Parts: sequence; structure tokens; C-alpha cells
Amino acid sequence: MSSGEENQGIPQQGPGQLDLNQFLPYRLNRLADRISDELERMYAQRYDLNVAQWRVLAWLSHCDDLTAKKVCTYTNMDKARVSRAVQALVDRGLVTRTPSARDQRVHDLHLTRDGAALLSHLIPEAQDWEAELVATLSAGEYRDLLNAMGKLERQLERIG
Amino acid sequence: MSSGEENQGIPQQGPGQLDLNQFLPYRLNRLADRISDELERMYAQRYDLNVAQWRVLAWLSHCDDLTAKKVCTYTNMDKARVSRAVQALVDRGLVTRTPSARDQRVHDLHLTRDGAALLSHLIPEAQDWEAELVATLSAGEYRDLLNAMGKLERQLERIG
DNA sequence: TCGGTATTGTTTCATATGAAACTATATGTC
DNA sequence: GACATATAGTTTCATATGAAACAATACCGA
Repeated sequence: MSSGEENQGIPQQGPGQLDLNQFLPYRLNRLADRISDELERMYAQRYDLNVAQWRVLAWLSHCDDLTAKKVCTYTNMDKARVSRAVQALVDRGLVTRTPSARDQRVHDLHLTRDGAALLSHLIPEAQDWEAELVATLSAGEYRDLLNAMGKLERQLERIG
Repeated sequence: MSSGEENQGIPQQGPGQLDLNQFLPYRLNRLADRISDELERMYAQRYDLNVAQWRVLAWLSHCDDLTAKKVCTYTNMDKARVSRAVQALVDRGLVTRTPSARDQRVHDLHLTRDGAALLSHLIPEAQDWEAELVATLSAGEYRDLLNAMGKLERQLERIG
């Protein structure tokens, strides 16, 4: 049931109807979901990480001064979800969480040595996989794609 | 906390680290999620539909010969999720589900008059919203975007 | 025709999620 | 300082989800 087969039922566009394949939100979601599924399998199988945990680690990899709140802002994830992800990472010894000296409500997050070691394996794998994914795009197409996505994000903030 | 503010903590890229903002899976997911959140709010507030239900209706709007299996294939949704979405739509009188004459395992799905009426409101709204979203893209940029996404989907099938 | 296998769709069950309640700390006003 | 309000993060609870078990039907080969 791979692409190309079994398309007898796929219709043409008609008036007053919605061709989902031309509808950007649908297309974007389907693509993002499929990519996410693939990566999730990689994180889960090899490193026993879910998406939320991976995102926290990835932000920690290049942001040494992080709090749960910042993760929420950057990743658009719910604070409960972030709280649980951080808890799991702390339990596994990949991350430390210490109350901030300035504000006791805030907890500073840092990678442990183990966390950094894990990332030193995972990040290149993720980058290799991404490189394979975008291998069919030219450098210009890739740049234009990120560019168009940036425009859409900014437009979202405007009309949201 | 709109864009531009509060970026003190957002770091620059360093060696051996992952800049999520340049990492396509992350960017794609974030964009798709935000778009999805907006549309979901629209479906939910005005029509009391969740995403799965909306997708079933949208496919029904231009595909008069549909089954749960086909919806699964087209939308990449789990069959349990589709089953529940269809059940909810049938309960609301928006969709009929009748066993196929040829194969009793299969159930043919069709829009009711009410379902078609609902879509005749919802689809233009969704299209208007999309038009506003992509208003900052030129026609060429929009075409290139869909094109690049198509390439990525085909590449995914190859490397998945 | 019968027995084995495949397929469609539903249901069960365990888990992940977000909304809201809650705790603890900070800030601002009088 | 005391009270009201705001914020960071956790926990509780209700719901959505997917994996797997299941039921019903179809197909296929002897």
C-alpha cells in the first residue's frame, strides 16, 4: 500500500469542495506528523526518549541557561508536559534541576555529563537523518522552504 | 511575549550542538502545531468538531465513495481514531454509515444533508483563513512551498 | 465445501496530554 | 510589614490516543 497504488477512490477537485491536498494546513500537518513519527521511532528505540524529552535536551544542548518556562516558550509545549519531561530526564541522570539563587520559584536546568554524552550520539544521527530527508532539495529550495516557513510563522503571530 | 521580545536567553549556534531553529523536523512540527491549534479552535468553537472529525468531513466533501480504511490511508490516522470520529459524526447526523453491498466488512460513508450544510459554512471559512495565512507569500513562493513539501513526502517514503 | 488466513472495523486497556487546581515564592501597594 | 496579585512549577483529573485483542466477513487452496 505504498504511494501510487490504490488511488481509484481519490477524486478530483470540484466546486464548493475542499481539496485537502491543496490545503496547506492539512499538507503541513501530514508532513510534520510523518517526519515526527520517524524521528520519534529513532529517539524511542535507541535512547528511550519521547518527543518532549528530546526537545528539552536539544534546547539544553545549545542553551546553557534554561528554565522550564523558557522551554515552554521556545517549544510551545504545555508546562505540565515540560514538567514531566524534565522530571524523567532528572530521574535518568541526564539533567540537573536546581532552584535558582535569585528566584526560588525558578529552577535552573543543566545537562549532566551523561546527558551531554547521550546528545553527542543523538545529535549527529538526527542531523544525518535530516540531511537524507532534504537530499532531494537543492540548497536554494531548502533555503526558500525555511524562509517561507518563517513568513508563515510571523503571519500566524499577526492573525492568531 | 510576542515575537522579538524576551530573546535574551536564545543562544547562538555552537559546535557539536543542535540549532533547533535550523532543524527542519522541529521547525515543521512547530509550524504545523501552531496552525493546527488555530484551526482546531475554529472547528471546536463554532462547530464542535475535533481534528479527526474535521478530516473525515473534509474528505467526504470531495470523495463521495469513502470507507474508514480509505480515510486511514489518506489521512495517516489510526483506525481506532477514525472509527471514533465516524461514530461521533454518525451520532450527530452529519454522516451515514451503511454496510457495503459487495463486502459486508466495509461500510460506505456519506454526507447527510446536514453534514453538507455544515461543510458549506466551514469550508469557506477554512479557505479564507488559509488565504490570510499565506497572504505574505507570493504565488510563486506558495507553489514552491507545496512543491518542496511534495518532494519531502516522496523522500520520506523512500527512506522511511 | 472446509479450514486456514487476510481484512475491515470496534472495543479494551494502558498511556500521554492539557486544563485547572494547587503550592510556593515573588512583587507591588498601602 | 501586611495584604493582594502575579508567576514558576507540580499534581490531579478528565479525555484523547494507539496498540493489541477481538468480531465479523471475505478469500483462497486443497
